[in-house]
Amino acid sequence: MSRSSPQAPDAQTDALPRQQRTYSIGELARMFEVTPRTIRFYEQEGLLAPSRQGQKRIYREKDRVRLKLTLRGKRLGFSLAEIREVVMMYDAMPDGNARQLKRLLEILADKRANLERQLEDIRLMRMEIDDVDQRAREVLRQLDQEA
Amino acid sequence: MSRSSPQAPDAQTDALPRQQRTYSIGELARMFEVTPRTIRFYEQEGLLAPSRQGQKRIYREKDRVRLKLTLRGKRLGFSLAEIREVVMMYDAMPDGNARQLKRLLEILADKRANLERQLEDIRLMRMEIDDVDQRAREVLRQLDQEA
DNA sequence: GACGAGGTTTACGTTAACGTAAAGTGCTTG
DNA sequence: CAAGCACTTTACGTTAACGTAAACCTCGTC
Repeated sequence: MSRSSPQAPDAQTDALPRQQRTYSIGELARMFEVTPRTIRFYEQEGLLAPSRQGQKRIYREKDRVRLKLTLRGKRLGFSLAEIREVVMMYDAMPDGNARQLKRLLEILADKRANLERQLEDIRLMRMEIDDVDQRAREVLRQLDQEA
Repeated sequence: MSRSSPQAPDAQTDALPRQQRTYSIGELARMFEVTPRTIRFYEQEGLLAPSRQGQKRIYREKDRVRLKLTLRGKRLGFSLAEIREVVMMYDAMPDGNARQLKRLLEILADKRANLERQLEDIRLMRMEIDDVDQRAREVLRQLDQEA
């Protein structure tokens, strides 16, 4: 709806190279189908750190990516604390202290193991679902024939 | 420790065919590394329905399987409510009402879609982890060389 | 017969991850 | 300039999934 007038003199157009675009909290919220409250909460939990322009939060590409990663992590059942652990260490990497780096590698190995287990869980659950599905269809067919 | 005396006159031995074995709440808890409280909670939430012998809960093979499925679901980030939804409908299947069965098929399709998305999420997250891992190792190598 | 290892119920506490409501700021639009 | 958005902060509320504590039974055993 805000896109009604042609040649709007807005600062942002979709034509801008991604790296320079900025987003409002509402835009991000709609993009990812979460509420602004959720985004502010993630900031409070140290997962996002948007800059400000007066009072308003300004999100850049980097923030958008972080949010995306965070939500992906959530879908996989990770806690915000776990996600933060990786994200923050990733940021601390460049000036990396060796001990920190090794710790990061440990964490990553951990997450990877976790993912592998999830893959196996998915495989098994898929089989079970297929099985139940099969049975349900058969029962349905019988009901149809009786009728 | 309760396995100390040979030829214990217990009702249960590991030699029994699985289908006839029964388990105490403590046994199950240890098997799956959860607390008895968790198992009681799942019962209260309608996910388990052990029989009783006096006051004590007696778990059979079926209950064990259910617990296993429940915990697997949890690892994949499903809520107990979602898990119950499937488990209960599965039980209601035999005397299945056609509408219920169709509903079950819907739910199953839903879960399956969910799993597929998770697979994709895992794939992506794996790549990112590998990437971060790579970078971390490189930084470490540089640090080693400088020293 | 005291006691320790398991089990039981009841009930209140806790944590994570937001939801929701209230009250204020700042722009631009009829 | 009033009205309406989109944003802000503050703060209390809510839900899921258990944890924890107290107080009680019931065995086999020392």
